[in-house]
Amino acid sequence: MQSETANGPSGLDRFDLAILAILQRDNTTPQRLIGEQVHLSAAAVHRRIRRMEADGVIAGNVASVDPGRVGRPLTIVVEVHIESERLDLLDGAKKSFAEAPEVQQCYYVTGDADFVLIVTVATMSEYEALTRRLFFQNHNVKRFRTLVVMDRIKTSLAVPLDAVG
Amino acid sequence: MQSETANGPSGLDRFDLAILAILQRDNTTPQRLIGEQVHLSAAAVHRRIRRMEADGVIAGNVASVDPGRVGRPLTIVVEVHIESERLDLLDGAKKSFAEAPEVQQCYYVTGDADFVLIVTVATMSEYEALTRRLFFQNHNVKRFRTLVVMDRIKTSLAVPLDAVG
DNA sequence: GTTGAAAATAAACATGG
DNA sequence: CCATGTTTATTTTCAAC
Repeated sequence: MQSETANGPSGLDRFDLAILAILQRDNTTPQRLIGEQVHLSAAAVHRRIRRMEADGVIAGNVASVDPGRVGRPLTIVVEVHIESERLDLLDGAKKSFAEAPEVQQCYYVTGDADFVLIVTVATMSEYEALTRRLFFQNHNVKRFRTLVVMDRIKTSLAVPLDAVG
Repeated sequence: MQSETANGPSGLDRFDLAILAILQRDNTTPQRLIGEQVHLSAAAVHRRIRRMEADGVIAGNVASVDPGRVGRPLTIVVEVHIESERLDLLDGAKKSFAEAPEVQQCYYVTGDADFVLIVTVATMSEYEALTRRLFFQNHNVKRFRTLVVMDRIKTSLAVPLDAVG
């Protein structure tokens, strides 16, 4: 028999998960309303949120801005293939990708490709300039494949919170 | 000569952009502090934020949760190739991808591939189950390529706000 | 931009598991 | 001892001017 609020391996009980589910949708929800929904006092909700922030479960609290509305209508997915997986070269590439503001997201992946980047730019020529900086200038980049996004069907950071082990 | 706060095509002046830059990093920043940084009163900041929310420039306010800390240590990039671009079939695929909670992000792209998905799962067998549901079950999916993420180098929704046309 | 009321956040305290 | 709820203080949000 398992207690109703038993902690999973992550140290989160079902109250924490319920709170997270709400904050992932709207982190401006007052603690009082969250409390009503999860059946805790506002103070308890407050303490749990602070703890999860301190623990890094909540990595940040951010406004999500529509790129198209701030002059960056183009989203591009880039698959980058590198020559050598030498650690120093790899780290150099990671660093240069991470530092580029046009690069929203960067993943180092197994399989065919080596990196997958999600890039936001104003124009194709801005993208071209970015490729020069990030790829042509880096001799460790063997090739890259450009996938222009026609439709951003789903763009969120939300993580499913049901069925947490 | 252009006024210092001239609106770009998006209707945002440099104050709005400065506010957005802050909110993209931390949307819990008090309006009073934002005001100090951008040299506006807290009330002016408040009104601008509300307007940008109403206009959809700010699409949402969310807590960013670390997937690894809530039982989903695996991130996977999936490239999906479809058979037919018939509109009804395409829409069906889009809908099924968007509705799956494991799918954080879904992009419809030009070029070689047709869709790029960013998926978060607890285990490989959960991913396998997802592929059965989303890909094998959908006869319009020709093939898909799985890229397992080894390192999430950068994962944000932040949009660069300098040099806005 | 300033002021003032309403509301939310955050701390302090006492209590039960 | 840790987490909860209640109370109190502080800070922030938000509307009016």
